[in-house]
Amino acid sequence: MLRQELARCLQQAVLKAQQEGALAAAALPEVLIEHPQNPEHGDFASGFPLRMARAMRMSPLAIAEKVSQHIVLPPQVDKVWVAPPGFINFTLREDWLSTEVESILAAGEAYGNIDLGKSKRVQLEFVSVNPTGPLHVGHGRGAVLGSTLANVLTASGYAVEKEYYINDMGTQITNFARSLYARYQQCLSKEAAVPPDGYHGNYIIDLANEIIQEQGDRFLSLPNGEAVSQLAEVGVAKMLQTIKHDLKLLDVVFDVWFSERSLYRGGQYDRAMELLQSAGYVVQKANATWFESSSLGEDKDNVLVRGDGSPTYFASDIAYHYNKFLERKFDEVIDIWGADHQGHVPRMKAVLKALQCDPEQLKVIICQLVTLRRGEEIVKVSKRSGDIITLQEVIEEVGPDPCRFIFLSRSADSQMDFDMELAKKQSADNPVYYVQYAHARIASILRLAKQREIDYSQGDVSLLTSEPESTLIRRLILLPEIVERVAFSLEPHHLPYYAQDLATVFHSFYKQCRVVSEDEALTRARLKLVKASQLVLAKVLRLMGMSAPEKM
RNA sequence: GUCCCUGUAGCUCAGCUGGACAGAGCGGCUGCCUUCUAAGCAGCGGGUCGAGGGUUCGAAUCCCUCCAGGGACUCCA
Repeated sequence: MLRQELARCLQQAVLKAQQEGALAAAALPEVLIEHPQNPEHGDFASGFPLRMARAMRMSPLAIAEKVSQHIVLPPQVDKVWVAPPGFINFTLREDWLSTEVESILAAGEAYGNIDLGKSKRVQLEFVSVNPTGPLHVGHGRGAVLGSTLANVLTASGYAVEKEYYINDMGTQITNFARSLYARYQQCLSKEAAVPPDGYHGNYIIDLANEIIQEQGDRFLSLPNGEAVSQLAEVGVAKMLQTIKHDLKLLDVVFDVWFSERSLYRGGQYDRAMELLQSAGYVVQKANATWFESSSLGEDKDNVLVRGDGSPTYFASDIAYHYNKFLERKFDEVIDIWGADHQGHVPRMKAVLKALQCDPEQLKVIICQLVTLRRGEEIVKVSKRSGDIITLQEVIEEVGPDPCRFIFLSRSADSQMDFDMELAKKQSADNPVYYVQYAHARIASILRLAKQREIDYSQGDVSLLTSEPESTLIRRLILLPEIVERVAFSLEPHHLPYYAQDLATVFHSFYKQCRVVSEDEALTRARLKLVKASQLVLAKVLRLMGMSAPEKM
C-alpha cells in the first residue's frame, strides 16, 4: 500500500542523509505516515522530524528540510514539502489518482481485498448463546459484529471459520428442561410448577404446546427424569432452529455448530484434563477438582469438577479451546463474548499458558451490553423472567439493514442504548438510507447510460480533474486502508463511518457534476468514476452485511 | 474492597498505536428541485474533550488521583 511505501521512502531518505552527515546518527523510531485532517496539508504527512529533534539535536524544521532533500519520491507522488513546526507533507499526482479509477474497475468486486492474513486460519466464535431461549438485542450486536469481522478478515486474506458453540449441557439446560416439562404438564392440565431458578418466559409455553402438537402427551407416561432428559433434547433442537432462523434474518450464517457435549463423547475433555494434570495445574481440595490458575498469576483458582462429579462450564471451555488450538490447530482464535464474561478472559489466557499455547493466539473481543428502550422506557430482555422482546421482533420492527448499521456504528467497548423509537423515527433520515441512497442514485445514473446506449468502456479518466472528482477518487482509494485497519484492530465500527463519508462525498459530487451530459468524452469518463463508486460503495455495504439497493 | 468498559456539541457517537484550528449524524435556524432519485446539496449556530495533577516541543489520546454510569468477582453460563 502507498502508505507503507511512503514510510519506506522516508526511512531511506533519513538513512541517506545520515550517511552523508547531513543528519546526526540516531536510532530511528518507526516512521508513521498519516492522513492529515486538513486537506491543505496534503494527502499524507509525517511528524517524524518532530520526534527526532531531541535525539538529533536539531530543529524539527531543519530535519524535515534535510530529509525532504534526500527523498526519492514514488511515481504516485506529485510533491513533498515541509511545514512548520516540522511536518513532511505529500500530495498525490492528479493524473495518478485518475488512473486509480481504472484500477478499481479492473479489480471489480475484489477491490479493497488485501493480503494481510497470508491465508492464516482464523476461527471466529461468536453468539454462542445458550439454546434455552430466543435471542435478544444484545446477542444481535455480537452476531453483527462477528459476521462483519468475518467478512473483513476474509477480504483481508485470512481463511476464516465462523463457529457457534452450543452449550447443550449443564445446569442451565437442566433448568430449561425442567421448566419445559412443567409447562408441558400444565398445558395438558396437570399440576406442575416452573422451578424458581427455571425459565419463566412465555415462549416456554409456546414451545410446550408445539411439542404437544407434534408428539402428543407421550412424555407424561415417562418417568420424571427420563421425560426431562428427552424434553431437553427436543427443546434444545427447537430453540436452535429458532436461533438459526433469527440469525438468518440478520444475514448471519455459521460454518460450524459445535456441541459442548461432543467434547465429552469425543474425548477432548479427557485429553485436555490429562494435559493439565500432567503439567501439574490440577489439584484436589474441598471436595472438588481445581485448576490452579493462581500459580499462573491469577488471583484465585477455579473449579473444574464440582463435588457432585459434574464438570463446570470452565472445564468445558478448556476442552473446547484445547480442541481449537491443539486439535484443529487454528493459527488464531477470536472469541466474541458479552461484557458479563469479561472476568473469564484472564482465566482462559492462563489456560492457554498451561496448555503450552501462546496466549496471544487467542483474541477476545468483549462486547458491552445493549439496553433496549422505547424512548424513556427500558424494555426487559431477560430470558429467565417474564416478558421479553426478542431479537426477531426488533428486526421485524426496525429492519435488518438499520439494525446491522446501528449495531456496527458503535465500538464494541461502549455500551449502547438501542432506542426502538429513535431507530424507527429516524428511518427517513437514518444514515443507513443515506448510504444506500447513494448506491441507488448511482444505479439510476447507470440505468440512464444504458438506456441511452452509452458505451463508456473507452472513457478517458484523465479528464477527471475537477475538485469534486478528485475528492471522490481520494475517498474511493481509502477502501483498502479501511479494510486493513478493521482487520488489524478488529474494530468494524470504522466501516459505517467510512461508508457515510463516502456517500457524502458522492452526493456532493453528484450535485456539482452532471454525469450524463452533452459532453460525450466527459460523460464517458464520469461514468467510469460513477461505476467505480458503485463498486466501492457496494463492497462496503457487503462487508457490513447489508443490501445495496438498485432503487429506493 | 479488587478488576474490566465508558464519560467529547442539546441527543447518539467517531477521533486512526500523542501531532498542525476538536469531527459526524440527529435536532435547531437559512437558502436550493424545468435536466441523471430533494431519502439530496450548500450554509449558520452549538464543546472549559468528567475533575485535578503529571510526562512531552505538543495530550481528547500516555501515567497518577478523584468523581459519575455500567459490568464482573458463583462448585451460573
